[in-house]
Amino acid sequence: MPPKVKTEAERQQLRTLIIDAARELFIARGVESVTMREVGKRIGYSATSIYSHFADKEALLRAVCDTDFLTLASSLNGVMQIPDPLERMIAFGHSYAQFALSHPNHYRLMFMTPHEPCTPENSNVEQNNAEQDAYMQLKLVVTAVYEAGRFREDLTDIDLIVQTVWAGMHGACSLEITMSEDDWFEWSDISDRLNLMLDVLIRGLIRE
Amino acid sequence: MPPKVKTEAERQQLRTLIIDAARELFIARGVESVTMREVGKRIGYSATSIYSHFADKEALLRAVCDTDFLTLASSLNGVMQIPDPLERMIAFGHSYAQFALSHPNHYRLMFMTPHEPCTPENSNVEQNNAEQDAYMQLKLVVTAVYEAGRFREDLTDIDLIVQTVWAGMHGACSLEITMSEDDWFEWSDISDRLNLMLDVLIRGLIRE
DNA sequence: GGTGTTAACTTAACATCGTTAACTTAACAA
DNA sequence: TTGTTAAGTTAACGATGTTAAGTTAACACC
Repeated sequence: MPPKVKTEAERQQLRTLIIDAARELFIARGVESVTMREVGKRIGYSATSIYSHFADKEALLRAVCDTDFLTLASSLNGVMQIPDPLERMIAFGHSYAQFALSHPNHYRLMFMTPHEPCTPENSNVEQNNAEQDAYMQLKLVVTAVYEAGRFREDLTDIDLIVQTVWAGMHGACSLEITMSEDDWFEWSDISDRLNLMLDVLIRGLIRE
Repeated sequence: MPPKVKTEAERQQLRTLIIDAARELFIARGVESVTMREVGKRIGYSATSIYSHFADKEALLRAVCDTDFLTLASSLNGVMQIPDPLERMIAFGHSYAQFALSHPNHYRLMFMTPHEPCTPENSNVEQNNAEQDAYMQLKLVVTAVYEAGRFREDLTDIDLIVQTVWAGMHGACSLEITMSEDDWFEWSDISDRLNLMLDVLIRGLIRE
């Protein structure tokens, strides 16, 4: 049953097998309630064998998130083709929300759970590479709107605008994810909320 | 050492002693890394004695959050006195953010951590009581602006407006709480971000 | 072609956690 | 005095993340 020397490629393959299994379980039931033993079982190995690929559960989680950032970026790549900058920004918002709400546990891991900051050392995503880094993508979109002269004249700090747009969409998405089942609040339809948020952001940022 | 029959008042007192100890520890180091044994030790009891006041750790967490909702509501009570509705709404946003950012772990428990929904059975906060329920407070503020005829004519759903304002502020605060130490992003100053968010919300929602 | 050496695993074991069960003790009621 | 019970305790259970200590097969080398 046991060992056979593996090539680097085979090791990589097993690594991504572990990541994929972990992601499926994490997404389905949340990180906290998934055990290393389960992840191992899922791929037909013992739990401890995971530790030869990842230092601990946190490192496995980071690796899962890391590939998910790539997924998010690639799911946003499509809208980057839209010619009109403002339309592109709106479509970007919708795509972002669609990703968040169709992968809520995913999104929680990526943007709502505190963990070690992303650094070049622990992440495979190339920062500032527009094909991989969703923040960079949004920055490009916002810059295009800026260069088309569509923002209010008093708004000149691109990062500040980017972070405001992001915060607005993130607020709508994350509130939906954590609170939508709490009947304390009389929730309006989520798509109405997303639409109004985008609408308010545009109106609040755009000239005239 | 052990027992002496306690009055209901004494039981209540011990209950809030537990809650206060738990909150201090939760806030300082996060819920997950605080053990029931620690909470017990803090108040000079064994861990198991907590279980005669709370069904489990989750119930204790709920009780902590519950009293914190009251704290939030009372810290917002001041701004409810401001006469001009629009000014009141802006001040409300600032107060909300101040609470969130000066009690980040607190805020995480209340609005960013998934747990059982609030219900009249598990919460002492009186829903729709404007002195206790912060959501109701914001709803009152938004209603006042609405009745002063300051919102865009096409905006007639009060809850939808409330939820958009909340989402905007929540997005700015929660992003700051989880991400501010991640240098992946070139963060603008948090007060600039909060100001612009409020500014954008107002401009996007208000008539003209 | 035996003989290390090592890669790739496994099983056992540990410490810690939330939680429950079983006990202990003091106060009160009869 | 003698139950009965409230208010605690300690002991113990089953999970969990993780580490230590094997085990086994493939290769390198004489």
